[in-house]
Amino acid sequence: MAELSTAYEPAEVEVSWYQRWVEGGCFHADESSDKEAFSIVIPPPNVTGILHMGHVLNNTIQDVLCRRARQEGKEVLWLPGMDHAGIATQTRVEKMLREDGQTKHDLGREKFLEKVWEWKEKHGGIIIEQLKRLGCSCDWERERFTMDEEYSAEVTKTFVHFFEKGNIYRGKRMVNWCPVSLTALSDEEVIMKPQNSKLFYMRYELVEEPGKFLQIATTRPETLMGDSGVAVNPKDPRYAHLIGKHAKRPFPAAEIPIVADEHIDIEFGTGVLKVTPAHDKADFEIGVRHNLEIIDVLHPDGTINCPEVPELDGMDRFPARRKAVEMLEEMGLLDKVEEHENNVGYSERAGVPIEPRLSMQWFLRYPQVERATEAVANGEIEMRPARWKKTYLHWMENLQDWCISRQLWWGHRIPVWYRKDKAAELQGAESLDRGNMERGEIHVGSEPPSDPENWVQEDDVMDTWFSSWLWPFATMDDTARAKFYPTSDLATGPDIIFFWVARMIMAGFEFTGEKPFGHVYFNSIIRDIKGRKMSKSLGNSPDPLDLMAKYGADGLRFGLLRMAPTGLDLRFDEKQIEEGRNLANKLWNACRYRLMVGDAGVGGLDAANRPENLPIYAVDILAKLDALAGRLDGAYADYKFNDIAAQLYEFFWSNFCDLYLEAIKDDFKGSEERKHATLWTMDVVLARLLQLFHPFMPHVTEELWTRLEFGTEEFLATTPAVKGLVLEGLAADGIAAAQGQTAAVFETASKTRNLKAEYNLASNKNVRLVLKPAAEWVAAEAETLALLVGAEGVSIEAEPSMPKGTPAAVTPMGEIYMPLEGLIDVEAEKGRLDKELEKTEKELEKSTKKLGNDRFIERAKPEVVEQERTRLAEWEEKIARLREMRKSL
RNA sequence: GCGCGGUUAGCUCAGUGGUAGAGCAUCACCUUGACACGGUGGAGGUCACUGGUUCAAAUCCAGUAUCGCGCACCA
Repeated sequence: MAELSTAYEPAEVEVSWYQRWVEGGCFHADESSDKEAFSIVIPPPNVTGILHMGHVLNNTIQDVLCRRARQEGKEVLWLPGMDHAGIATQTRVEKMLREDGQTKHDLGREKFLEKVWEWKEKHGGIIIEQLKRLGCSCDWERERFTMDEEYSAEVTKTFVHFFEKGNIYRGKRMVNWCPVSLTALSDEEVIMKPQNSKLFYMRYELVEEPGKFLQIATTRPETLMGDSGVAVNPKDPRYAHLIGKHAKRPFPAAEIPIVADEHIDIEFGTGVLKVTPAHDKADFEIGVRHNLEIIDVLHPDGTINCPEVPELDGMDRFPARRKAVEMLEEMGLLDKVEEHENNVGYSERAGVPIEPRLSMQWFLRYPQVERATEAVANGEIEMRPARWKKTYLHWMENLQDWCISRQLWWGHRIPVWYRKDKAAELQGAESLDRGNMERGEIHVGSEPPSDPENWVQEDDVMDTWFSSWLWPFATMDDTARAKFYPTSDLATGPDIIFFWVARMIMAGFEFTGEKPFGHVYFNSIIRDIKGRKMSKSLGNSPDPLDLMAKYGADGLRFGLLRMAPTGLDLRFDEKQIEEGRNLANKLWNACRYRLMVGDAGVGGLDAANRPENLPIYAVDILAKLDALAGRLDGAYADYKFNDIAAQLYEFFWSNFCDLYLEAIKDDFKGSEERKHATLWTMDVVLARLLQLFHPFMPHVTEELWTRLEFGTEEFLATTPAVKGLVLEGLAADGIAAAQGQTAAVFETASKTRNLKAEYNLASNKNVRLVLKPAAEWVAAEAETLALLVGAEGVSIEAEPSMPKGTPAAVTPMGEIYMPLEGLIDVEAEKGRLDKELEKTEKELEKSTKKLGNDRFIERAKPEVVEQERTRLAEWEEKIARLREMRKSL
């Protein structure tokens, strides 16, 4: 018999099993298999990323699904990989260069990209190793990267495809500009944040009415050099007379027209807007409507570009704001300043306010919008929790063209070449589309032009999401696709429903004619205990590796899933993880106990050799196990991971450990037959339980599976789940009777322990008990009862004669008396019985009232009425006995 | 402004019409031959509020309050 240590130490066990699984090929997906396919593609983490709690939750869910599918005999592909993360990676490498006093321009594009690849090989993909530590059962032979050669070819092809179809065009538009990353961003990459700003009320003098002023409120005085007009609402009587006249812009001094535009909110500020078409989306549109000049007063990096105002020229936009205010004040044009909360768009990556900026960008008109909308609307693609469907549909109805170009070097370069002789003209052209290609002015193709010396390639690269939206199929070759596409499930966070999920659906239909996945499961967003989002800057994000070191990967996985509500935010508390570790330890010790009481291998997954005579406790636990398996099937079908975890926990901890294991401890002193039946039962329950726990806690279950010799040579990870009930063929009324008796014994034990506690007897103090049996069968279970409550023995007496004041209780097995020498306290016992009586009478009153209501008898379901009658009878019986006991005092 | 979600024990959360639950925390007792990462027994809830439907409401409906999220947006 192998000795097991008293406490489970996960660290070594986990790492070593992971290695054995990989070496054993447990996670390898075989496309030539006849088995039904199950596939998931990982939401590719950033190559710069490190594992955080969100990853842990998301990937544990995927691992559970994959491991469960393997147990169900499916051919499972979990395809892993990483995303090249354009902005994040380029920023990282640029920072490294800066530390050496260099910029990317010193190196040039090609050399810089070499550096990025170098960085990637050396430092990239830490997260992959971390996923392995977590136990993720990915097929690592198929790891993909969005910048791989084959993958990149797919991305380029996609661009060419859409350009030729006319979905892609280039144009000068207002886009979200990140002054730190120096690139355009898509609308989805901008996060609106409420800001405590200031609203400055300033005065512009009227040209036509010298000495009279127009008061204007603004939050951005630093852009007033770009004002090319002043706008009021045409319905605003205060300003009607000014429309068509002019105002004096303070610096650089200019006369700008006053126009009327419906967009102006009469209520806001003074009802007058300074129009800065180059630096605000709404202003741009007003400018277009009224033919106002577009004056760009910002450099791409957010510094002021206005040589005419040297005080401000070259300053950063925020100091410039303060300076501009000072200047206005000095000129006597600032009336007042108000505190004002407004929403400011921030760059998701760089964390700074974006600037609306007019620039030349590439756009995509989304394809397959109708098909992609319909597929989710009609349930062809199912989203869970279902409410995300609405969010998705709402977004699909309001699609704006996707700005797919980024002014970066790291990424898939746009496969467009301009004719050298016309390059300058073409690059500056207001719009560019397939017409230019047809006229031979540009070359758009997967391959460069055959005479490259005559062409100049477009500098921009594509948005990283423009590569990840192909992920479900671009990661697979034709054979893999034939077997594993469409993928079965997608598990991801709701925060990327637009970035990724919606776009994948559109791309899937466009390129494969099929949906990319059948179900989308949106996991919770993890917050800290105060409900704040986890972030590096707040320092409220625990390092999952630390947690795994402390509690084991299994503990982390289980603890997180047990408390992860389906689709609500999850407030993370390390206590939950501790609970996971405790569970692993409890599993370990239950198995340790099994090995202490008998040699391994008496029973296992196969329940065919079931002993003839099973003790009632065996019947009870096996019946509960059979029921559990059925309930878990249902919970898996609904993706209720927290429910699955809670049910496993409850069955194992409460039913198996607290009740069953405590009730069978004397079996090993008894007959060989009884001993064998109990060892067999323990093995059957443990084998099945380890299998059921395995998707959640793969390492400890695999270790125990081996220790208990359940698998001869095979891994638990690849052992198919058993189907069928352990108690198959056993008479239902026999099972029910055994369960009834077992429940009665446990309840009696609980009542009796309570009696002991009320008399301040230590739980390990053996007392003497007398039982007046309520049924014939109870005599046979008296010894077990004694074991459970800590008693020297339980004597069965039909008419016990007890000294007055002997502590007693009414239980399902009968009346229990606890004779205590020299400790009789009649008053105490009276008080105790009175309390019990009072409680029971309250219950009786409730039942009586219910059953006295004719409408209840008439309208309630018959079984409910019947149940209530049974209850009433039970209360009455109990009260009668309690009263009798009370009287005898 | 539009949409979605939450409000149940001190905390984190289960609970879709029929006797209010779990874990943690707390109190008391217990190192009993699996486990103190443990055991036993307690205490702790007018299920946010108001009204309605129903024999019966934490659960269904309407409204209110409050917290949060998403979209749009205020210069």
